[in-house]
Parts: sequence; structure tokens; C-alpha cells
Amino acid sequence: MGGVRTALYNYLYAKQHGGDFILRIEDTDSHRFVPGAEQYIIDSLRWCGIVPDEGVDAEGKVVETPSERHPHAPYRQSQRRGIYRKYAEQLVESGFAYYAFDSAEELAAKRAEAEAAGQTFIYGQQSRGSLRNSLTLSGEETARLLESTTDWTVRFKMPEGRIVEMDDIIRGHIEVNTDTLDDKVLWKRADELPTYHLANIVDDHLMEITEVIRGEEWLPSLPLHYLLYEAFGWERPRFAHLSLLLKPVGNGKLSKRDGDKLGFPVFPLKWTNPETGETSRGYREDGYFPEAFVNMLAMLGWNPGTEQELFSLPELVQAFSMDKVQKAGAKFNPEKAKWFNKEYLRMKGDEELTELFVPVLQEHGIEVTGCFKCPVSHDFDAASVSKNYVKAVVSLIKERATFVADFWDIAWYLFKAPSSYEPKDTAKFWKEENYSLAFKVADFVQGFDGPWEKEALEHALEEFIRGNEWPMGKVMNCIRLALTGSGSGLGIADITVLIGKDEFCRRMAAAKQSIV
RNA sequence: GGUGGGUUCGUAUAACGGUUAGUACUCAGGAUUUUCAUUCCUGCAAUAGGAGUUCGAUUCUCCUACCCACUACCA
Repeated sequence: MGGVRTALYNYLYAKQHGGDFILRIEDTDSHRFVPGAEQYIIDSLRWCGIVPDEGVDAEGKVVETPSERHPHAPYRQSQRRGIYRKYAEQLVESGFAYYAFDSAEELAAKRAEAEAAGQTFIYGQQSRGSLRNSLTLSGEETARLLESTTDWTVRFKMPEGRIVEMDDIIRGHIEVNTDTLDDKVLWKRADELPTYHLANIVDDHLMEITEVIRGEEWLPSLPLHYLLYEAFGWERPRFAHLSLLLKPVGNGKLSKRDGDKLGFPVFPLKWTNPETGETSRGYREDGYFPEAFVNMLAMLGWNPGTEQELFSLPELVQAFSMDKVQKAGAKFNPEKAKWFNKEYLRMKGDEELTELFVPVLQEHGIEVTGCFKCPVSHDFDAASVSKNYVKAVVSLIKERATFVADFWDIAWYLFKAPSSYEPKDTAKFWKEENYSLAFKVADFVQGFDGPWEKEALEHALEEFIRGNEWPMGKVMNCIRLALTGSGSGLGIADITVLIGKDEFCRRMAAAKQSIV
């Protein structure tokens, strides 16, 4: 979710300013490669309607070679290996970086040692003079190690006593003293890959990135990035650091564990970790509309300055503004997410919802036949209904649902007769003085020869019951119990008109049977 | 520990330095309805604390508290 929101804000900003949205895969950690993760990102963004201008083709594949539409290809950093080394070396030559030969094990030992002494080991201005690197070793030794060993790195030589003055679009002016910063690894000989810091700066420069909109966790690295641009003599982009998405209860950032625990998805699409087999539910699979998901995400940390809450993606492009982005972290609220989906479900057309409902009906053994131009029909014995019958049902129930999946629970009795009666409701309504009247009403319906429409039937029913001075609510609830098996549901006239006179009579008769 | 960031109802947020601090979600009542749901109405509920600047501070400054991030040859 957090990643999608960051991508969304980038997309909105780019589109609003007539820019291009580029998808670049930052896979410079060969140890953390997860098969399928890249495709997952592409699929997720596409589901959300966030389509990159550059970086993937129409089929969602990563572009390998430069073309007119994709001038900066390749967009996968693991395929750009050759580019980074010379930039790393350039920094060493110009004195902004140095070679470090300390092994990962040596450094780990130093960290453990410092920790035991209650201190923190920092590879930086205090310690670099006593470690094994091109600053302390002779030129010959350095050259020999560069040739003969393969686990050295290039580290940035953090300047001493400098105040780096930075500007963040969202947070404003920020100052950091370089004395508190360490000498970050920029390039690793072992896998001939850069770290994020180098790769990001080099690629942003090469790909002509004008705005960097990323998560707040990058704010502590911003001084390094500023210094890197300075060292290369490149014009830097503008930066905006987004606050994090927080878990709904308690403190801390949203993690996939929270979703499992509290019952909501934290992934846009269902995700199965190929290594562990562990799966995480997705918004798509949970029945959310992508528009609702995107709208909800957009409002988490941004507001339009008006009271409008519902925005389509193009409307978001129009309305988005960086100075309305919140500085503080936003706690995610699953209830509000559902509310958004409910609103979008209402806005959907009946035919679209019908198409989505058909598979659900089929799962419950209901066959759907015909088309939207075909006549309305149903055959409850054969568990078969026409598409237009489904559409009629959908138009009646859509305002009662949050998800398409709710439709069945709300309206199953419009597709098959109840096989049992809710005991609680039976105890409440099914009393002789009431159901005896209900059966008389049933007889009246059987003889009803007015137009078979909701309004006509409703009026006739009301006139008949009130005319006899019978208790409206009690009688109607008995009929509802017979028709739906429970004490809740649609209006009697609505149900009756839909299921038809024959089915109505059969259900009333069945209810009569059950009491004998 | 160090560095940086943050702090308005439970949640998301609004408020040129001047408002009875607004809206939405949730929740609680009520109205409508043949039930349920919808819809509508009403209500509950906040400027973290303390100084300072000012005629006046949610808004500006400082301090404190709390929360978060970073502190990897991860991003």
C-alpha cells in the first residue's frame, strides 16, 4: 500500500506537470532477489491504472534496449551494471570517494565490539584513518588489493564539519552537519553493483529525473545525495519526502503482519512469496475496485483543500498539489477504505455489476443465461435465471452492499427458495393470529390481476391489509419470513414482483406446510 | 545512544495570526419504512504540555514530553 501510494503521488505529479512517469526497477541487492516480485509491481500498478510512460511496454514487460519511446532503457538496474563502475571510479579519482578493503566480517566484528562497549561503530571520519582503505594504504598496496581481491568497496568520503542545507518540497528547509554522517558504501566489487545511493543518483541524472518523491525513510540519506550531486557537478532534482503509512492501531509503520492480524489487505494484489509459500491477501481479491483503492490511498496524507472526497484518477491529476501533502504519518483506517468501495459500487452501472455478480452466482450453483436484450425470466427448479433478472436484482440491492461479494448474502433468496426459517425471527413473527392473516393476503396476491409492478402491487397490498384493519407490520413480516426464511430483506412487493406469482404462492404454501 | 522528521476529535483532515475550531469515517440516539438496509436529522468527540512574541496564537519562536524513521557491502 505504501509503495502504491508513493507511485501514485509520483504519477499524479508527473501527469499534472505534463511529465513522464518512469518505472525503474532498483534491484541492486542480488541477495534479496525475489522471483516474481518485479512482475508483481508491474501488475499492481496496472491494476491501479498507474501506467508508466517509460520503463515497461504495453504488455507490462521491462524494456531492454533504448528506443524512441524508451530512450533511457534498460530500466532494470541489474542490467545497467556497466554504467555505474566508471562513476564510482570517477569519484575516487576526484577525491570524493576511496577504496575500502575491510571485509564484511571484519566490520561486523568491529560493530559487535563497539556494541559490547556500549558504543556504535561508524565507518566515517573518526575511524577511516585506522581502517584498511586507500586512504591509509600505500598506492602500491591499494593497486595490488584492487587486482587480487574481490570483496572491496568504494566508499563516499564524507566531508568534515560541513552543514548541508537542503530543501524538501513538503518539509521545507533542513540542515544536517556532515560530522554526524558515515562513509556510505557506493559500489561493491563482489557483485559489481552499486548500492541504492550511487545507482539512484546516477540513474536519476541519466534519466533526466526532475522530482524525487519517495518515502520518509530516505530523508536521513538526503545529505549524502546532495553531496553526491555536488561531487559529480550535476544539477540535482527537487526532493519530496512522503510520510509513512501507519498501522491502524498502536504505533509504527504498516506491515503485512498487521493486515493478517486485523483482517484487511496490505497488498494491492494477492501475493505469494515463492520462497516461503506464504500468501498475503490483496485488495483486488478482497473485492475492492481499483478506483476505490486508489482514491482511498490518495486521501491518506493529501487533501484537495475542499470537501470533495471522491476523485477519479484524472480528477486526482487535476487536483493534486504537493503543498497539501501532510507532513505527519497517516494511520490507515480500514473502515474508511470500505466506505470508499461502497461509494464506488453505487456509482457503477447495473450491467457492469451484473457481469461481476454472474461468476458469484455460478459459484453458488445458479446458472445465468441470455443477454441484456433478452427478456427477464427465471426457473428456480432448474437454478437458472436470465441475465436481465440478475440486473433487476442488482439494481435493487446495490445500495445495500459494500462489495459485489455481498450481493449473494443480501439477495440469495431471489435465486432459490429458503430451505429453512430463521428460528429467532420465527419465534418473533410466526404467530397464528398473524400468519393466518398472511395466508389470506397470499390468496389475495394470487387473485391480483393488476399490473405486475412494484408500485401497483404495493398499493394493492396496503389497501387490502389496511382496509381489513390488520396489523401491517406483523402480517408483512410473516410473508417475508415465508419468502426469505428470515425477518430481514427487501420490500415484499419488490420480492414478489421479481420471483413471480407462482414462486410466491409456492413459498407461501411451503411455509404453511412447515407449520402443520 | 546519536541524527533527522513529526504532533488538531478514536481515525483521515479543514481553518490569510481574529471561527461557537469545520467536514468525512466510526460510534450513539432519533425520523422515515411492512422488516433489514438505505436515506435524512441530532449528538459524542480534538489544537500534547509549558514558556515567549502579539491587542489576540491551532497557526510564529523556544523548551519538555511522546511518536516515527535512519544509524547494513538493504532498499
